[in-house]
Amino acid sequence: MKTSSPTFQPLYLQIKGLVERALEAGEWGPGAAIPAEVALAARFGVSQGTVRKAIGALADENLLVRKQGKGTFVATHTEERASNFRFLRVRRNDGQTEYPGSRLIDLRRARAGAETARRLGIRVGDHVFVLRRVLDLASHPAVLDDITLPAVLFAGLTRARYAAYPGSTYGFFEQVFGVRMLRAEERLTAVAADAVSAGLLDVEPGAPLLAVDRVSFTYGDRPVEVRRGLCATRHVHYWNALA
Amino acid sequence: MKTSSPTFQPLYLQIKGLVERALEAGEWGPGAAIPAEVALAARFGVSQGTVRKAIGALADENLLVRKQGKGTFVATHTEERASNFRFLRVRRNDGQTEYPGSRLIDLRRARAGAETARRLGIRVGDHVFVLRRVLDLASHPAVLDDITLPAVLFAGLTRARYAAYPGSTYGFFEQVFGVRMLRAEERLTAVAADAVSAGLLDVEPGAPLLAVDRVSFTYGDRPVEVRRGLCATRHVHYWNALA
DNA sequence: CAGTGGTCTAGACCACATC
DNA sequence: ATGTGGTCTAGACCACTGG
Repeated sequence: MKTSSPTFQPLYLQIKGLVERALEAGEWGPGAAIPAEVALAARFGVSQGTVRKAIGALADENLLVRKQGKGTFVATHTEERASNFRFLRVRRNDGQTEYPGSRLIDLRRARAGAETARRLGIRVGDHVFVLRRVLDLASHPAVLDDITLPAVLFAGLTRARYAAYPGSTYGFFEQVFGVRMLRAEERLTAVAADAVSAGLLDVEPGAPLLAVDRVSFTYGDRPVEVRRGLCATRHVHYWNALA
Repeated sequence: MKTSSPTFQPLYLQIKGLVERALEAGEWGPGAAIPAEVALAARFGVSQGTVRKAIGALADENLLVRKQGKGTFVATHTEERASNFRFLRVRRNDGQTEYPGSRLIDLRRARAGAETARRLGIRVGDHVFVLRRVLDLASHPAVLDDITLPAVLFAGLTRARYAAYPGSTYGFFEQVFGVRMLRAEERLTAVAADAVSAGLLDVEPGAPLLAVDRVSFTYGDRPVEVRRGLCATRHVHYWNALA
């Protein structure tokens, strides 16, 4: 079953698209096992090898996780304790691996300004949630996050529900609101601490801070989170690998 | 030709290792084409599919570059004009793609201190080169780089030769000294500009700067460059993708 | 045209996890 | 023992490049 045309697209990419759509439609929930390769091959009428390539591509994009002998599973932000460092680039300088504690400072409804609306792909004036929190690492306040979310996707978000959730924030979003963060883009700059940030991060006003501006995307590359993190880099740093 | 053992290693990984060693030995120079897959398959006594997997893994690590219809080539830092942004994460805020101009400030021989020696895997007191330069972007000084190199690997490095080379620094290292940078690790922090940095970057002393500490690795994960970049993030930022 | 990498298949077998 | 993903093979054919 081949399709030849001027705009050639390999069969395995078509299969990949089908699996991707099934994932987006929620055919298999986060953490669940998808059907075995042979089963998918039968379902799509292609060979196992072709399904393998499609699944491999999705695994490379961290949408799926393969586990030899067990199956292939829908990636999840919960129980990702190990690979969760994927979206957490702030590490302790002493090399110890520690998950930051999170203190919720504020959560309020607001309306999107021009810049936020543009980055989130919503209209100016649309409702958003703005969540402010402080992450603690190495017994010090390390990051002040301001997280902006389109209200329509996070209906029912409250301080209590946020505080009650035990896992990571993205695990919370995924499990409670069905919003899966798949990738993100960040811009880093250096800024001077203002009075409020300085107070929350326990530094002097004017102290240099690492500003991390993030936009996170879900299926279809739709932006669903805008976040600014201000990081006091005394006991921590932002880690990156260039491969 | 299979090898089964308690410490199981797939055949394609063994082939990958063999190709990697051939690359390190310089059997095919940077930019050159390696033998066709069928030829390599014959040489190693395996099927083409196994060679493909090995080469694919090396291509994923950016050691090789595949070009359909043409062949597979040894990756190079010269003529990498497009993918060279791999090691250049500082971008203009206005989105324009521009290659920074480079001004050599100083180049001198020195001896490795404890910290440098540790990070470069050399002995304290070993000779190193310390190269200071300023990168200009958007018509402003953007980055002040201090690059430390083990002298033994870069024998003959002079201001004149550095200045005379037209391409990227890593292209220079690769072409002139045969040192190929394959990957790098970076730690980012925010610092306050001292008098010298402020002068060179045209900012006020005490202004917040983005400090980028990089260690670059060549074959065998041997560290061969330590660099600190101080970045004034007025018209530029550090870009990163979390996938 | 010939040569290259890229796709797809069918089948055999291996390693791992679970029952 | 069974089912899963992982490896390996052999061969056919497709898409791209360049002479």
